[in-house]
Amino acid sequence: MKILVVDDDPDLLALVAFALTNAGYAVVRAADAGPAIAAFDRELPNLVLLDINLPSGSGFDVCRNIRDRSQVPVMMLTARGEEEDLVHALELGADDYLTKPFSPRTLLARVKALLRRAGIESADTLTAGQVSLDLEAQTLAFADGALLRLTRLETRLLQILIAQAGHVVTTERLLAHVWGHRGSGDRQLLKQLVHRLRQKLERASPGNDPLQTESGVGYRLKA
Amino acid sequence: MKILVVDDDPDLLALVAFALTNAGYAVVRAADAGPAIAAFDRELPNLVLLDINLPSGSGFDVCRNIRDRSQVPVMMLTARGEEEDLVHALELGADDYLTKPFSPRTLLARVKALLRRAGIESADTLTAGQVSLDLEAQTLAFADGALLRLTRLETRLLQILIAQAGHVVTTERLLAHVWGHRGSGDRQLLKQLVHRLRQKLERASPGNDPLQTESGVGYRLKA
DNA sequence: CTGTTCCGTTACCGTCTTGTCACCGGCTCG
DNA sequence: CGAGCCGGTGACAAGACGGTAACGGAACAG
Repeated sequence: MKILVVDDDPDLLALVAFALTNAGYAVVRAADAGPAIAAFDRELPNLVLLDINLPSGSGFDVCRNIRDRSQVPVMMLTARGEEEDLVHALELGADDYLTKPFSPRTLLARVKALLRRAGIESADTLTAGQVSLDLEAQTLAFADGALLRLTRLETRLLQILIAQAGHVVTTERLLAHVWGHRGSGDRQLLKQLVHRLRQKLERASPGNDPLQTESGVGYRLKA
Repeated sequence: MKILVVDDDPDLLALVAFALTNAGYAVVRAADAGPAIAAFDRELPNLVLLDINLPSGSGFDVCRNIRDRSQVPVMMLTARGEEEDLVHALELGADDYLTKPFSPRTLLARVKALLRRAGIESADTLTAGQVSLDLEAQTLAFADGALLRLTRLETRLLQILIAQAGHVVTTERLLAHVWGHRGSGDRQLLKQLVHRLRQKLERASPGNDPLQTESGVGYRLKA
């Protein structure tokens, strides 16, 4: 279970990260809006803890940005007396909020509650259609029982495609998620990765390519 | 491993006790707050399963009372729709919760997870498949009666592998568990440890390597 | 002191993964 | 029609990774 924590206060960041790590969550940190978006695309966390006040821009932008592309639960962190901001955040799609200061126990309780509400029990497996991806074992299980071993990059590629099953995923987002760099024109890498993955899938279940090319846009996984 | 179960519903108590006993735990029962405290002091269980709603007083009091004098892991049992109580309980120091109704399998999984998290899994012996590990004696017993002396590191390695038998354990987790997270680059240590352990196992029971390599991920113990 | 055990370290090898280049065919647009 | 972009495919090589062997220091027993 991976949680992205966005806050510009290093002390708070450290405290929250410590509490969450202790509770068994994997924590990804970001201190500002830009890095937060980048980290989100790269890591695809299961939950986002988002401070409203950020150095550049505001948490609102980050929240809207994330909500545009994912249903991931978002919990806003607010200082006391920012109730109006709070309403705004909830309108933007935030799922819950927490008022500073808060105790680690409160944080954990709310995080757990939110995860449960979102129906996320296990981050280890993603399922879409006939395939089920085990992130930890790096394997892909087919409905007919076949099991396919994947490489690290193949796993990351399928992770985002399955998470967005049925919807097109932009070349940009794929590059950002799999390799971590944005913008640079490394499309050849993606071509090769898709090619190799298709070969593997073809061998495992012939005549049934679930990877659909959306020319000029990106790729899509058949739902 | 002793578990104290506190619930005023005799049926649920019987069910839970049956499931836990079957799984090899010793079970102590209590049906109300007073007896629960008494039983706790008398038996000093390794874990407490605690219903929030009790006839006299509430589970909160019992939880606080126990937490005042012990670090023992406490799991709360709640009925659906008691989320607020839940937060309260977690703030009081409960470590986990379970919403009724739950299946015995769920219960066991959560109990095991909680014990593991609390580091109490050191129940002296761990068993998986044909092998049984004695943590204190640092020995590994095979089903056919063979006994193998292990080194400290080998014991720690097998400890986590047996605890997760059948599931992949990441290289990272293995390094963290065996060596205590010294940097992250020390994979050669793990290679050597696995190699040496395999040699030992091969000598003890030839042609039957229970350590499976999951390339690019980690290792797995055959279940 | 001497031998043994444990284990960290370096080195080498074969295999798998992945980045890179080169080429092909289809499509679009001037 | 031809240039240019895009996606697909094959081939190659660097590098990562796992397995194995060997060396040597540290701790310890006799």
